[in-house]
Amino acid sequence: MWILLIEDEERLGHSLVGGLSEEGYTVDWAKDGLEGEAMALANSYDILIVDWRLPRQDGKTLIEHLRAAERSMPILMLTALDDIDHRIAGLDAGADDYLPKPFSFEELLARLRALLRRPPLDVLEAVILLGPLEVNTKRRQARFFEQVLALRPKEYELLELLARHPGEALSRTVIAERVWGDPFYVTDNVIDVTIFGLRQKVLEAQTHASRKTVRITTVRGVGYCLEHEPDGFSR
Amino acid sequence: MWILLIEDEERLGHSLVGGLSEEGYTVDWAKDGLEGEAMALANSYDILIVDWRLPRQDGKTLIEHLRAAERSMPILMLTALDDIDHRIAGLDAGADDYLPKPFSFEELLARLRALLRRPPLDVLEAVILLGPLEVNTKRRQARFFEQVLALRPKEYELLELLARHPGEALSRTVIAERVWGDPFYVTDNVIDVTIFGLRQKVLEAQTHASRKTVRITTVRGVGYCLEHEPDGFSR
DNA sequence: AGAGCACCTTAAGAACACCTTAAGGCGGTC
DNA sequence: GACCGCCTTAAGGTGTTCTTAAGGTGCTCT
Repeated sequence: MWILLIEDEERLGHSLVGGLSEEGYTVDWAKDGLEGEAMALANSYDILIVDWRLPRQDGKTLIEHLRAAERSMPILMLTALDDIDHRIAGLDAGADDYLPKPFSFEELLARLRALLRRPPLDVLEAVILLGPLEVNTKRRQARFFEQVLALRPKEYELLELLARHPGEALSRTVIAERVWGDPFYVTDNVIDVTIFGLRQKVLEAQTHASRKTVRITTVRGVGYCLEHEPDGFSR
Repeated sequence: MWILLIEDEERLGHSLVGGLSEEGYTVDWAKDGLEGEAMALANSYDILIVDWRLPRQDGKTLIEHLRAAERSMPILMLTALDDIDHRIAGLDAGADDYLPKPFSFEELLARLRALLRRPPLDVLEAVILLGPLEVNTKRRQARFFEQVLALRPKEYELLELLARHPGEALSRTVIAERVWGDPFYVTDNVIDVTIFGLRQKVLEAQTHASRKTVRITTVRGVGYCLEHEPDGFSR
């Protein structure tokens, strides 16, 4: 396994290279954002560990460049900040996971293992098809019976999450975590209102259809669930 | 599973109680160190979640007191501090694990499962099949002879519990704990009424079947039991 | 056989969860 | 700096679900 570590702090970098090598990884070490980008583009690493704060070019920009260049290797972001906003920004930019500093070496290893086990981004369905519903995750656009749904950002994210787990009840907490990036400080009502808007748009697009093939059901006491009836199939 | 949460932040506490309840845990919430200590000493919780920084008495002191009083339940410590030293101090005081804030809800659940030595979610069967009865735990929906049973939340939980232990008599105490999250303050009558509703719906769905293949029997003096006859088996 | 007990069945009030609407605030854009 | 769209909050309405209570039924043990 070939790792690129992009980290400017000398001591941390040194010990990480040492520790990861002992674990059997091959580690390259770039000490600033531009050097890191060049190395990441030039070689096909299995995984990147990127500090958020870097000289010459910050981690977020670097990740955005890589993703724009269609590099899909998993990226673990190191953030020294206690600030959830930065993590979300990082995940939005295309990082796959984050690790707040300071962390234990065991934690780092666990995250690396998790990311390397995960299928690469381009294996994740780019377009989710559920009967007449089509969610294009790259364009962040949903279509229903050929018409584009005019979804607001939060509505889209919610729909994508539900569509990735069809027929599965998702709890409000999980929804808050995945859509808002914060499992705790999101009140239920926010989710309810967003669901309401989403439902309206889905139903509206479906008014002309003979049968409701996709619907968002409420699972009382738990959360919501996107149900999808394949055309007259039985299982 | 009975959890004591000791946390002073109102909102975080609120959402933790909510989220953990959704996951089927029973949660008591103490808002400062002294109240938490009193509650922990008075009851036998399965696990404690303790904030490091608390009014009136900090988490470390609380943990030391509990361990001095021979209370050995697992303790998960929440630390807002980026400082590894505090984590180590907490572990020295007798905590079993720590979780740095901010954390994701999934992380919290994973730690709880680890401490409670529960099997990870993916080991539990997602769909329980008992002849014509099918319990889909992801969707929280039960089917019988292909028809969906319109179960209320408590009815569903009860059925899932029974279906996980077919042919096994489950006592009212166990049922109260798993379904209501409270082994003590649930009167028998509540359980009886819920069983009644469940039975009715199961029987109704079974009226057309030639033989009753699944039935909920009463075990006098103990509780209830879901019996399932695979193929003309009698006892 | 009779008393006592455990469980069944029904109905109704209270509590709860969710839906729906509207308005305020925040951030981005022109 | 004004506008616009989106997110969030709040509050009232609605339907469902839980719990309680009370009377009935049928075991079980003396």
